[in-house]
Amino acid sequence: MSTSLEDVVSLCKRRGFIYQGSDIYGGLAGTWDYGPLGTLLKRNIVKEWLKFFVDGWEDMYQIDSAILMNPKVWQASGHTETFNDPLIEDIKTKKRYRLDHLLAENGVEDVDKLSFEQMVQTLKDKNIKSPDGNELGNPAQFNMLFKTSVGAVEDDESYTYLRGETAQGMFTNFKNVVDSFYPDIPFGIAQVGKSFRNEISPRDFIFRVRELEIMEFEWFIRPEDWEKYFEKWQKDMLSWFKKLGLDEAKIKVHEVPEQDRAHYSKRTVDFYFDFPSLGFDEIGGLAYRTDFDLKNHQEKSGKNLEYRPKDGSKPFTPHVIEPTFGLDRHIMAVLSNAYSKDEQGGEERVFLKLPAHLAPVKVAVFPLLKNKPELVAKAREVYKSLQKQESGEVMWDDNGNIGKRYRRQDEIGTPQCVTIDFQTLEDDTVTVRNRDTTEQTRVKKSDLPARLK
RNA sequence: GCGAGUGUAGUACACCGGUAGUAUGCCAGCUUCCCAAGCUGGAGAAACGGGUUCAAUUCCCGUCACUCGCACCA
Repeated sequence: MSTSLEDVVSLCKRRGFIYQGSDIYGGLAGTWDYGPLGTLLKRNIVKEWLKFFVDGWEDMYQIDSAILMNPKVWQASGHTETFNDPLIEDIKTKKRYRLDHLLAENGVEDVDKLSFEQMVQTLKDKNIKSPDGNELGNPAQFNMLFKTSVGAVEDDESYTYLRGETAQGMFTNFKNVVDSFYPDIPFGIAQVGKSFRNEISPRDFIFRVRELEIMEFEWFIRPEDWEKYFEKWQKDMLSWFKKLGLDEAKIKVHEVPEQDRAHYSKRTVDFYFDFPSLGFDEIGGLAYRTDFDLKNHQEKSGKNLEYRPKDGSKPFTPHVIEPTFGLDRHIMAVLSNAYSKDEQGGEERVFLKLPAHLAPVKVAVFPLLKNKPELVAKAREVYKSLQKQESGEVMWDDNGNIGKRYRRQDEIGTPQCVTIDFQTLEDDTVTVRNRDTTEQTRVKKSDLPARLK
C-alpha cells in the first residue's frame, strides 16, 4: 500500500505537527496551524535554507519587510491589474469562464489592453454567448489580493492589501540596501515570510492555502548575464532538494511555456515534487523577472533605482533572477517523503524517516523503568546535559513501557533514543537505539554527544 | 465559485428516532519491563444553527469544514 495524503494528514494531527486552523470553531478554509513539532520542523527547514542560500554569502542580504505596504506598490507591480481575474458565468450550466479568454476566443484583439469596464462593454456590443451557446451572467472581478483597512475610519482612501508575494518587499528596499551596503553586482536580497492569496478554492492540506510562507531571494544582475545565473541557480536548487533528503525520482523540472508564465517573467522553470495522492506538483520555481519590477517602481515612485557601477561605467537598471521556495509545500514534501511503514515483531510500524538535520526531536531519553528513582535520576541527568548541547530538541519520555516509547518516537521521526537501565548505574553505559534499523548499541555515557552525530 | 459526497472520542471505524459502542492512542497505578507485553483503574465524541417530532446524533433545511470532479492557481 502506498502512502496516501490522508495518512500524512492524520499523523500530523495526532502527533502535533499540523492542525486545522481555527479548529474549535469549525475551521477556516485554507488556513492551517503548525503545532509544536511542525513548528520545529519548519524552523529546521528555514535554518537549513538560510545556511544553504544566504549565510556565508558575502553578497546576499536577508531582510524582513512589512506585510502591509503602500497600495501603490501593488499597482506598480501589476498585481491590482493582473491578479484580478474577470470571471463570468454561463447562466444555464453554471460553468465559469475568464472574460478575457472568452473575448480573445471571439476574435477581440489586444484584450490585455482593455480595462475591466471596456471588456464588459465589448462583451455586450458583440453579444457574445458562452461556449455552450447560453446566455452569460454579469461579469465579476475576482481579486486574489486580500483587501484590508488601515486606520480608524474605513473609506476609499484607507485600504491596502495584505502582500500577495514577498518579492515586492525586496524591490522596494533595493535602494535602501544598495545605499547602506554598496554591494557589488551581482548580489541578492532574501526574505522568508508570509504572503496572502485569496484562492478561489484552497485544497489538498497545506498545498493550496490562503496564507502561505515563502522563502525566496532576488538576484540582481547585469542584463547580459541572465542565462548564466539562471543556470547556476537551477543547479543549486536541485542540490537543495537533495539536501532535504527528497528522493531524486520524486523531483522533476518543468519548463513553463510562455502562455502559462506570470506577467513579469521571460523564463520560468518550476520544480515539481511527487506528492502522495496529488502526484507531481509545484514545490518551488525559478523565474527570470527581467527589470520589470524595478522599472515599474522607478516610474511609479519617481525614485532613481538604477545601479551605479563602481568603475564609473553607465548606470543601469539591474535584471533579476528569482528562486522561490514554498515553505509549506516543503514541509508537506519532507513529511510525505519520510512517511514509512515496515514490520516489527509481526506488527506494522509507522515511522518518519526524516534526515537527522530536519528531525524536530534529535534524541529522546528514557529511564527503563519510571518507578525506580535511581534510574529516573540518572536519566534526568543525561537528558539535561544533552538538552544543553542539542538546544532543546531533546525529548523526555517515561510513560508506559519502553516499546511504546520507541514507537512514539518513530512516529515523529526521532533518529535516536537513549535508554538508561540498571547497567548504567554500574558502568555508566547507555543504550542507543536507531530509528530505521531498531538496532541498539551500548555506548559510554561520556561518548554520547559524539555518538549521536 | 459550481456539481457530487462526507462530517460520531486524539486517530480509525460501528450502531441507533428513546442521550452512543469497538479498536487503538491517551492518563494514573502495579510489575528488574529493551521494541505498541500483562493486570487494575480513569478521562475522552455526535461540526455549528434551525425545523419536524412527545423525543433528533439519527429525518429535513441552512452554515461551516473536508474529500472528489470542473473551473481557478497571478
